[in-house]
Amino acid sequence: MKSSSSRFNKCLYFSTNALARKVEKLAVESWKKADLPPSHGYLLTMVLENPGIQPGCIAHEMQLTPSTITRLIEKLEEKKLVIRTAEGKITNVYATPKGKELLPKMKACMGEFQKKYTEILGAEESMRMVQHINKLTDKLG
Amino acid sequence: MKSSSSRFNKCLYFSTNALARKVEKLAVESWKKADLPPSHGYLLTMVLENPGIQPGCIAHEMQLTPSTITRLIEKLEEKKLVIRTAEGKITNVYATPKGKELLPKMKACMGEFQKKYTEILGAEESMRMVQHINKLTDKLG
DNA sequence: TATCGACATTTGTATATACAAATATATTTT
DNA sequence: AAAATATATTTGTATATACAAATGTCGATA
Repeated sequence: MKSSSSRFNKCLYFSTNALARKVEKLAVESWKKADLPPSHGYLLTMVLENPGIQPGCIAHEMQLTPSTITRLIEKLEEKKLVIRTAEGKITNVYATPKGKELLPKMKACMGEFQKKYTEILGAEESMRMVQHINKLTDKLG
Repeated sequence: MKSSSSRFNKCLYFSTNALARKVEKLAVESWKKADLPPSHGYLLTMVLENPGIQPGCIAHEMQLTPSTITRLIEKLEEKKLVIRTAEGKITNVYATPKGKELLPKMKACMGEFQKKYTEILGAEESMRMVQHINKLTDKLG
């Protein structure tokens, strides 16, 4: 009956990937109302709360590589939600007015996502799990 | 000090993705000796143990979508490690001799991967975690 | 038997992400 | 100041993966 009942379900590789995909799916759904994929939404939120933030800093905060951040920013720039200004070797990222307008909707998406997984997993359980997962991630650091 | 200490580290989206990426990295490293990415390796192993297995069945076992399986098989076919035979609507996948030769190396990679994460996380801890993660994944199903 | 629907697979296109190399600038060393 | 090194970002290319639509086939039913 369990969906994870495959011959691989004892392997951390499959377990973690399967969980991440499910969570990603839930997040994508929750972010539909802002018409943004989750990673774009979180990045834009961060830029809104830290005007002029640099890609390297975003990379650090989001635990992604700088190249990934460049790619995400490109997409947001195409949609006119952020702009980049380059001075020397550093780049600053700012939200456009159009990007700023999106903030309430994005907050709602974040809230909805959290609400959804809290409902499914339970508040206690999901918090504990997040902490536990973070601990593992750190150990693998 | 903790790498997960970003303003997002309480969010399941970031936690699960960060963990999955770390684990993926470890797996990729472990699979270097077979010169295969982990997903290719696990698929080939599965084909070796189930000659003629169909893509749909592989998708189910690996908890991936059929289209993803098609893509993986294509790559393995390019490397002459598997072949597909189509009869009517069903497709059978078989390992080539070259693919068969790889089995011992792949077993070693799987073992190495497991050993690595067991060393880092502890045997008890990692088993418990895998089970716990599977439970969450099922709930999100 | 002609059609319609169910099933299996593939294709087009998209997101998410990384590594290594390239680029460009800033800082330190000699 | 010239050269070497360090820092920040971007680009080229690759893996991992999905959804929706297309394709092709099998079976049931009108």
